[in-house]
Amino acid sequence: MKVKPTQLYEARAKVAKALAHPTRLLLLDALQEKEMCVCDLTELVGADQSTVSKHLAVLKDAGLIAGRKERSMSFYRVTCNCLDGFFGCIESVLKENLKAQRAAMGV
Amino acid sequence: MKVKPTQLYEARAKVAKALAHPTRLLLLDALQEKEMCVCDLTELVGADQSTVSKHLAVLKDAGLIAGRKERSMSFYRVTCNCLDGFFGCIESVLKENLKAQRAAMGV
DNA sequence: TGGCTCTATGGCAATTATACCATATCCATG
DNA sequence: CATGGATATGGTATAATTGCCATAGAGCCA
Repeated sequence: MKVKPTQLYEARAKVAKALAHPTRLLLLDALQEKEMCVCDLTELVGADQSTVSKHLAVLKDAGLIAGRKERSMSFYRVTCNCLDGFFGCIESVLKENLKAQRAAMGV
Repeated sequence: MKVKPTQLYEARAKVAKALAHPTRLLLLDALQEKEMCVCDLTELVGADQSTVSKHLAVLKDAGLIAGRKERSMSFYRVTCNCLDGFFGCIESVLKENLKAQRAAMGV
């Protein structure tokens, strides 16, 4: 087969890594609905504010969200319109896993 | 907003984590084309056989691939048909990042 | 200005992930 | 049965991730 350069897989993996944490998935879920500030997101997540801030930095660095400052607050929003494709795939896998699990339990 | 249970995000994150490594992305890419044995995948990846075997175990545990034994060899194949959605999203993000990067360089 | 809120970052400890080596297991074959 | 190939797994050292604390900086208001 045609081997693609390692660099491409590393770039892809970086984005995938940003998506590979429950807190960040929760953040994306919330931000998909509307732009939110760090204070609200911190309350939503229920972790330290610095922790949330770092998670947001990871998402931003991956290019999944963008930030905007207003007054003394920072607002974040989702920048890509393809998250449905991502979440759809994940959900599909989880559903298949459940099905397989039930089948393995003996119908 | 309606808060979804932590457990759901953890389940999603587990699948996403399985996708968050360059070697595993390469493996999926190869397996999307056709079923392959560990020996061929090991050669393709260029890492230790045990390393590849463990990566395959991660993918299998996440429900992304399935294995089949034939003679003394193991063959793996992709079990979900939704990877295009996942890869499509990743590629879309990377493309947007490049565009933004170019724009930031000053057109 | 002083104090307060909001956010980002450095530091650090604990956990988790990764890669290789060695080795056990399974299977085919001489 | 002994040998060798293919694969999976335990062990271990190293690297990366994560979360919280402390703190710095920016903006707002009395």
